[in-house]
Amino acid sequence: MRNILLIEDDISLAKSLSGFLESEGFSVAHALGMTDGIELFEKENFECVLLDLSLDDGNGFSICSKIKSQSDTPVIFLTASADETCTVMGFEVGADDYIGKPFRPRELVARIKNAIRKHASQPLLQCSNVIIDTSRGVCRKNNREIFLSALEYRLLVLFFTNKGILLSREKIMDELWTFSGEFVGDSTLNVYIKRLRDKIEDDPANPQILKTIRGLGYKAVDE
Amino acid sequence: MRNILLIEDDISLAKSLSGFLESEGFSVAHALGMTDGIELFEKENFECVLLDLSLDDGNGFSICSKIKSQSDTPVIFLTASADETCTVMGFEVGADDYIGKPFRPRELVARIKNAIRKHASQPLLQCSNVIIDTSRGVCRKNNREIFLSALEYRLLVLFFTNKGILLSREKIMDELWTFSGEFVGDSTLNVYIKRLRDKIEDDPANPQILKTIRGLGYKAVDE
DNA sequence: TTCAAATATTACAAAATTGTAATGAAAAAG
DNA sequence: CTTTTTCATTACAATTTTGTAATATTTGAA
Repeated sequence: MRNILLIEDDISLAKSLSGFLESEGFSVAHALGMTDGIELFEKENFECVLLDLSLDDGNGFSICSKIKSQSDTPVIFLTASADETCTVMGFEVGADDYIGKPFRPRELVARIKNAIRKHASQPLLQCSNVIIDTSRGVCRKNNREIFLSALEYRLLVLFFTNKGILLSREKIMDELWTFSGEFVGDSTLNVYIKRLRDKIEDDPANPQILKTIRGLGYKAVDE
Repeated sequence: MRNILLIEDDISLAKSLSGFLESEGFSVAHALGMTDGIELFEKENFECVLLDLSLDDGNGFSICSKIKSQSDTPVIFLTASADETCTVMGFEVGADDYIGKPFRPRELVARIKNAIRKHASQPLLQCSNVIIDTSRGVCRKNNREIFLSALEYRLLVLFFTNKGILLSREKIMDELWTFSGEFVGDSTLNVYIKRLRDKIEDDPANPQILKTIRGLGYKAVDE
């Protein structure tokens, strides 16, 4: 998870970038050129592709087209040639973002997360044996429907669209309880988590899906 | 359409930007500050918001949060202070992109189009001024959230995914009330239609969205 | 270990949802 | 025009949801 494909022919740059991204919690696969890149892309599942524009054996534009023609995985150009024409061209071949050197590390991470988050909104959300069919507004566990209240549903959708990502209590409260101007006590969330677990977990006392990250928040994990 | 909201307190910059964007086929509404901006945003439907970071009567971050809390309209920061912390902060409050000065016009257009395109491909169901964001499980009317109960939500999703198509009472009942093995009386549907109309129609007595096709069923129409 | 903080669990009242039945109103058929 | 059918509207009780507070448990730190 948080699996990223980096296609970059400058080895030392690739090394330092990988190192940094891994320290930020991503796992990075590195390809040196177009051929490797496509091959890797088709073999594994990535949440985002970072793409250098100029490669020895092809250019970034064509890789991007190819990737976009077969999937929706976000593609971010990451390149020295940040001139305007290239940037426009990048977006034209379907890029999700285009970042010129010098990279500012925290910004880079913010943009990667942004791209991944945007991409996450798909019609079927799955986590272990629980599936939300957002095109019907229905939740199923082992193909058996479970009835969730409006807020329970929204909470679970929030978790599943951010599968594997830690959500702070504050962020969750913000997402769920801003519709009415009213403020809602902090303990409410504990109770909602409990109610969701009772409905979706095999053993609610030992949650395998909705994990508590003590002091930080919660996250949904797949197995 | 291609309607853009520009929130910028530098009048001369705003003028030249508007002019340029209009020459590119956008139609631009301009607000000078936070108050104006929010007001305009809630009144009209925009495809994208361009936001200056520093305003006289508030800062861009809080506007962005506010906008994002009530809709998914893309927000792009457009600002002189392109330092990294601000950029990261921008993404944290939900921005879709962050562009530092100097703006390169064609890149700006490319990024705006990119944001609009990404947004358009999101799982949004729309009918007239009512939008269901299935990726959040939320329904909005004129950008203001309306709370639907679990079954109301599912009924409306059913209608919106079949926009323009007639749904027989029988089909609707089958779709909605099969989760529990129980049977539900026929008049129940009348009541649910009424409740939905009360929530989503401008004039519930003269429904413009949920139409009755006497003897056959109902359908959702887009004016 | 002991303590404090964070989270889990339980129980409860207010509010909202849900389904039904009764009554009204509108449209089509005779 | 009258009747019949269909849908709209209202009112109502049973149930569920919702948020809170009180209590228990767990966790990590001292």
